[in-house]
Amino acid sequence: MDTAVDALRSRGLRVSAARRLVLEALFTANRPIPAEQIADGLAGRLPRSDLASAYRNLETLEAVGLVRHFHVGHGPGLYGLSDRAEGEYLVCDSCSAVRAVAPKRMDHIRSLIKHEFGYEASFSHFPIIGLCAHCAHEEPVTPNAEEPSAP
Amino acid sequence: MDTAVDALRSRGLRVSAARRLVLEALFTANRPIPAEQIADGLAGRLPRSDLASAYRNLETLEAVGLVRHFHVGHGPGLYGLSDRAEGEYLVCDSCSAVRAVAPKRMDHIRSLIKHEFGYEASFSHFPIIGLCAHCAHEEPVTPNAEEPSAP
DNA sequence: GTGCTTGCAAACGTTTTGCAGACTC
DNA sequence: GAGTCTGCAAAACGTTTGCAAGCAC
Repeated sequence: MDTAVDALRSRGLRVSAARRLVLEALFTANRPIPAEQIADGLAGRLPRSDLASAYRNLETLEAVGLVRHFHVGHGPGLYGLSDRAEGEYLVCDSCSAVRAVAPKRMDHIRSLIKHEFGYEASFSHFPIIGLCAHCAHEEPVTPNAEEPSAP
Repeated sequence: MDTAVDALRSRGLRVSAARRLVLEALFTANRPIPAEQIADGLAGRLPRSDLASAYRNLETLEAVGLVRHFHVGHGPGLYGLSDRAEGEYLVCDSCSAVRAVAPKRMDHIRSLIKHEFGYEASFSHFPIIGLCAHCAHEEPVTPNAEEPSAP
């Protein structure tokens, strides 16, 4: 937290209450969260703040390198502290679970894509989407346009 | 086109002018396009139609299996005929070029992801994002927060 | 005191929804 | 004629922007 504040000041950026709150929310949540949760003050655990300001501050903090965000399918973007964000993501299409992995662990896959298609792939802003091990078991590939006993 | 119309009728769905127009636009464009281009009548090449209806019809046609759509970064979803859509996509983060590839060609990558992370990955709805071979050359990884001579 | 930052409100682009009237079967 | 589908308008959603007042420096 102090490090983050220093990083701001060293760039000539001001350390306002709203900005501090964004950082606190990200520290407290300890996992990527949408901007709206920050403005909501993590459902009451922190003071509320303005959503537009949250977005503006997230953008600023991202420019400074303190924050990163990525996108999960539809739904809002998820923001996290860059020192805790593990680099690249896999998201389950069914249960929405987000799994972060170190870029290293993706190197093999990335280089395969590079060889096959000439693409320099990155899964840090738009993750790999698929079914996690658990949901791949649960969902029997939808056999016949039948819905599997909905609640 | 006739096949598509038959597919609709066989499901008890009506073949309206608006619905026909969506199909024609997709046939004519011959590549994935946003709903707005369909409503625009491909910039004058076809009669215009209502955007909300275009979305509704795309949804219907997708449910029937005639149409598929996927997402490119931010920006609107892209819709195409499923018999022409090649299966999976790679999109360039820089020039936005969309490259379609047969699912087969992705099998190797998919199985690697399966082994590494237990995820059943799919790139047919949320493509692989990265830099295409061309743009990977152009962009020298942004050396020092210097902008490369903008126009 | 300067001017970056805030909070509010209003706009944005994409997509969805409500509804009376039109059209397909 | 019954019921699906249309077109228009309005709303929903996440995000951005304009602006006067407020605050960090």
